[in-house]
Amino acid sequence: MEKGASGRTEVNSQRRKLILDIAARLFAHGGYSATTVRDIADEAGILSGSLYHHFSSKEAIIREILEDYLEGLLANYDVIVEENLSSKDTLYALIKAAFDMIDEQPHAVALYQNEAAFLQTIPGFEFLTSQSGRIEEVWQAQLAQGQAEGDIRASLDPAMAYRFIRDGMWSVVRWYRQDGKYSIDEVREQFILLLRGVLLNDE
Amino acid sequence: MEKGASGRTEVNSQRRKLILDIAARLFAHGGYSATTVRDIADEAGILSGSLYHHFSSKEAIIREILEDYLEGLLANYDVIVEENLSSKDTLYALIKAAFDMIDEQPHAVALYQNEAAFLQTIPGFEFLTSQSGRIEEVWQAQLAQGQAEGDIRASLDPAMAYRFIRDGMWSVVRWYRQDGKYSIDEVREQFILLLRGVLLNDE
Amino acid sequence: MEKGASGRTEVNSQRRKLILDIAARLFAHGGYSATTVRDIADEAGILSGSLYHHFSSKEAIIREILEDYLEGLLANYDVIVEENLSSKDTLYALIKAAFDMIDEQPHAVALYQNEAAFLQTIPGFEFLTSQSGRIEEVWQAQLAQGQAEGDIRASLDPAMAYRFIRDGMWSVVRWYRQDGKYSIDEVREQFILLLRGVLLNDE
Amino acid sequence: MEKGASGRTEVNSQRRKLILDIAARLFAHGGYSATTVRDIADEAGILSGSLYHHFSSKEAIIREILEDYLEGLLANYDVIVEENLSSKDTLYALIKAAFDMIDEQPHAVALYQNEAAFLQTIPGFEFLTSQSGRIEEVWQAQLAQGQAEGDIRASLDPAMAYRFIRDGMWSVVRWYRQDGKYSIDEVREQFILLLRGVLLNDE
DNA sequence: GATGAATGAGCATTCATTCAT
DNA sequence: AATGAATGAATGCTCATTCAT
Repeated sequence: MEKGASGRTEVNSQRRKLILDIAARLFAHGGYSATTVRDIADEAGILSGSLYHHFSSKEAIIREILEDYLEGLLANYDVIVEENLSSKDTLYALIKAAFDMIDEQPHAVALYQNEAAFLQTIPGFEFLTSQSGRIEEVWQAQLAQGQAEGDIRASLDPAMAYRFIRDGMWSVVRWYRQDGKYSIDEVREQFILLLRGVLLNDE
Repeated sequence: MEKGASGRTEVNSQRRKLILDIAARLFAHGGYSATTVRDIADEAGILSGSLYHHFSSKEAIIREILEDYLEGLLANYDVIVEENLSSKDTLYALIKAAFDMIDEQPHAVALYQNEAAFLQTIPGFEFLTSQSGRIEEVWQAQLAQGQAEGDIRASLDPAMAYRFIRDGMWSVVRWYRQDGKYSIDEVREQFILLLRGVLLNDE
Repeated sequence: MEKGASGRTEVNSQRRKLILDIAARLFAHGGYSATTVRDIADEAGILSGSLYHHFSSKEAIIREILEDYLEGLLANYDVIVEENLSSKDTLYALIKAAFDMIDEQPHAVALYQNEAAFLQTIPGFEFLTSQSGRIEEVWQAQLAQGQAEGDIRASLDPAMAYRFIRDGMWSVVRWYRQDGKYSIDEVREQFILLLRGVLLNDE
Repeated sequence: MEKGASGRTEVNSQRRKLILDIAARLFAHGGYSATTVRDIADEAGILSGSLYHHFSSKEAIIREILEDYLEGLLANYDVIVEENLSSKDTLYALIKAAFDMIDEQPHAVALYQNEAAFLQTIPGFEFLTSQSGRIEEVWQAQLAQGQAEGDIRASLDPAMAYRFIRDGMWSVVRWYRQDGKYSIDEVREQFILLLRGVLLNDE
């Protein structure tokens, strides 16, 4: 009888979740602009107008996808940071969290990579700017501490290093596929290897 | 063939070039799908219908931008490779060529980064696949040779290493701006520093 | 028939009445076409689909509002006419009945003023034509008798005079508000003063 | 070659005028809300999307109709007032101007009567409030002066008298038709007769 | 080369209505 | 009586493209 116990809300939220999943996939593959609400509705097996029973607009759909994604990512980050590991181990954990996201929510990750810059300028999407700022703060704090602890090359500019690492890492979503030949852990290990240096005997 | 006779065509090709520049900028900033031919025509100071005197379609515009871009990039790569430097020096030169592109043709670079994956699937854009394949071959050949020569960490998977490097490097276009605080050379130097290793004392 | 037995129906009819009141107000303010069934349902605190337990369609709602309104107005008129007063006193009484309607049922009056002409052409709204015809007959009979009795200017065309009076009078609903500075009786007195002549010394 | 001499702009403005005329008629008959841009386009013999070559929105169409109407009416009023006739003759002239409008532009008049109250609240339609204010000022000035000169019944409240006259007069558009049995001059004469008093021997 | 008018397909969204629960 | 999900048709509007002038 209660909301929690009743199947009604469950069904409702399952429907919403289904639509969000479909939309994330289509937005990620074809782009937000080029994907129509009919595309989404067709895959959900309903008419396009019926989408509006669940979401107030096409924008509201992508907003919810990105909000959920960033919220989840930052929650993972917060857990990691609260463990108070060394900066190096924290960085390893942050990297693992990112690769796990790529593995588990590739569409949301790709969507964020592709559309965030554009959406950031639109009213109602300010959270993209503030959340990406929080993410950057977490990383840069660890990079700076790593430099202090002697684990991170001191001559690196932390701001630029963060951007290089961030873009190289998250871009994995563009080519990593479950059906590919590498597991996500193998890819992550290669990435960490790369952070230990590509060019040798050169300093 | 002479100046007088070719004047008309010169003007014509100047107009074309102007439109291509405007389109590259607008496509890069707002996305190909979300940018209208009217947006382009407005900035060019003509009506949207008049664009069709210069280009057969909106697709033809982006195709020409990307063809020119990839052709130019590969031409630069060919010059570099033909110099027969050591693999390490060749890689440095390839990196420099890329950063110079980012500096000089940021819109085309950004456009390629953002839209190539989607456009690749469209008839008429097969050149994207073939040219990006050629680019990858150039890099992988040098990475493999670098491993043979002992300049590149042998435990790296060349295919993955290439992707990490490629994505981290070209993504610079997303945040590098002439009005930023770093010169393109400073950014490139930081990038090379990163390739020499972020994480230390760890092997 | 008893309170206990009729409770359900009472509640039912109270609900109906509430919905009719809300609908009349919204239709009067925003127009029938521009008011949605959801607007009505929202104010009634139910979902739009639930309206269809009380009314078979949006049209049925406005039909019932207008039927009730015209029925009530004509009932008042019938009482007045049956009193067999002089034509002048009958006209005064008809005018008072109209102004009281404006005071007590402003939304229904406004709705009838604004939408009747359009709705009259729609199947199912023939009663608008027949009832407005009956209203006109009542007035014109009194105007004609007033001319016979010498109380009404003989040179007036009764058909046109009726229309002028009708429109000037009922349009009061557009600007009369309880929060205005005039009472309904003051407005009515001014209207009667006007019927005694605006322009003087002129015949 | 000049704009004025060229047929291009003429044709353009003829098209616009045709669309405005059609829209005024349809809006007046079916209501602004219930009339679709497809209805208008159909009568103009073009597709609905082509309307947007001439007008930026459906709202822009009704706005232009009403702006033109009020501008024309006030221009007529200004000419009349500048003649400096007696207040009584000025009022006669204002009345004639109104009836001529009803005769010549019945759709615009009806549109204004039916929709102005609603549109007034919408951004971009503030001119309705300001222009109707100017109209009221013209009338009230003459009514007040008429009272001072002894031509208008002194016991009338000028504000209310104006509203009664205005509504009775402009509502003529609802029943006057060229194909009716009265000429516009006959209707006007009856209206003036009414202003000289309906009820007689009664003061 | 460019204009201005138009096309035709499509888009996000709205809305009255239905119906199983 | 009411809900919540869905329908299906329509709505205002956009956009790439065409073409006579």
